[in-house]
Amino acid sequence: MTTSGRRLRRGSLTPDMIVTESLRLLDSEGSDGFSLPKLGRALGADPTAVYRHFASKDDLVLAIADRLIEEAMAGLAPQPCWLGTVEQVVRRMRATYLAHPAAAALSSYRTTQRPAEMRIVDILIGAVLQAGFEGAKAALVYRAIGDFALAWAGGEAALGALDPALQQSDRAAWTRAYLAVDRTGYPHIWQIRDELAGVPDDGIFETVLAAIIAGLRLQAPRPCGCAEHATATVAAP
Amino acid sequence: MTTSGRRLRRGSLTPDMIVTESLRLLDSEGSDGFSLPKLGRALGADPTAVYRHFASKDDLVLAIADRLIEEAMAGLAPQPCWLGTVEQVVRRMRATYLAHPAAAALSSYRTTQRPAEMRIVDILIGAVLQAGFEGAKAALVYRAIGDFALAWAGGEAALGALDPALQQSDRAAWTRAYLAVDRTGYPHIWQIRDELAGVPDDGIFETVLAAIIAGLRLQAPRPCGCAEHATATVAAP
DNA sequence: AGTCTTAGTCAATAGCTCTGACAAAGCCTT
DNA sequence: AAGGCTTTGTCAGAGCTATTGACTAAGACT
Repeated sequence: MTTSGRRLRRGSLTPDMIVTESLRLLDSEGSDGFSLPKLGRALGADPTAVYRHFASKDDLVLAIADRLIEEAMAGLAPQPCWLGTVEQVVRRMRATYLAHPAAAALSSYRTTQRPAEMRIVDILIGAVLQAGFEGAKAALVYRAIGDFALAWAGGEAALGALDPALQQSDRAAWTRAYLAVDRTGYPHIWQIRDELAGVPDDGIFETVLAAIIAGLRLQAPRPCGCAEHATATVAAP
Repeated sequence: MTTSGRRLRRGSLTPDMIVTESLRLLDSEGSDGFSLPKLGRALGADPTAVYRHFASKDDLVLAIADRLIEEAMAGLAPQPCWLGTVEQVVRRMRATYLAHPAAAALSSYRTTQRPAEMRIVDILIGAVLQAGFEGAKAALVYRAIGDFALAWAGGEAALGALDPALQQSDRAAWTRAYLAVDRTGYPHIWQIRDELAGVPDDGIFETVLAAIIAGLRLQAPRPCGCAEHATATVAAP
């Protein structure tokens, strides 16, 4: 903020402030606008000032990762139905990563082992145990859910973090490529070429999530009995 | 290969060779070992020689992305059962990305619109249509499957592309964190703390894939009748 | 043979991460 | 209150990066 002036006073920079400003920078300028020199200048300090608080850029990225997890998990509470808990965790993760795509793209595949991360792990495992999974099977199902949430949210964030111009041209190219597709070479694409361009991201996500939820429910020793999730299991007459 | 010597002869570099050498470099040295200067030197040429064949690094990355898709799709053929086709596509994608993690991490979220990509899209849509989905719903389900394959394979690749030392310490830290977890603070983690460290990556993937396959089958107007996938749908007596 | 395009080379710019030396700010002790 | 110590902000710089423009020679074409 304060652009030039003299030397900053001693307590001027704190790790918390630096992480906050990093997020602000990443949100407004994208991944390219995020470098330690730029960050220092944005804080009104020397380009190398951040190194007094974080040993390396990677260190800072880890702190950013933890901030994102904290943001995603603020106020998270287990639901009565374990599938509801799973849905909530995955949706929150996605929402946070979509809100900070550049930051998420940088940090989504890092683990921090800080309290926020531990707490969400505990909540997810709680849901899995509630479903009746036990021991190694419970561990496996937890990892499946957690890794899916991370992979999906991270993937969408990575897309959203691309240069907007490039994103635009990518989308446009798909539309063009679909509509002009050769009927004999790609008959199936041709068949739904008009529908392909307009598929909404939220719908895609909900489709995958619904499929996974339904699949988990089938496998669970104690599937939930709530009305919302019961519809999926259709039994033969 | 040829380290120094004089000026290279005229046809010495081709886009194909450059992509091949890029993959080799990425596989052996990781993302950090991949820069255009290094690539040029690895080819026995000038550090800037690659710019005669690719307009930018991004251009080269797109070519690498296409090479990966080609590799993943070599010999791919639709299966009799549409769920089998879906499984095959997702598994191949993952296998290729795991074999080239650094290259995949660079390129997995880019689309190339080249024939290899179009062909796999057509095959997936064919499977979705075979399942009885139509119009906008077919487009939605195709996107769900395709995006999932990309997100998952890309995510695992991104993890695998991290500095191996860092990967190791990450895994070790989790093991330690799990085993030493506070029983009252994180009761669910505590309950399966011994199982958590040993969950195999392949198992996690197969669990998620199985859940999605089962969920898709439930939604499909024409679920497959083959023995392999029938087990999931348990009807009431 | 002579011309033209172009692939490979070279030099240079601007930016990056990160390091080591330096200086001032504020704490702590006496 | 004075002196000393640690810390934190600053500065200069090494070595890397992507990319550009000028130069040069190799080979295709007339």
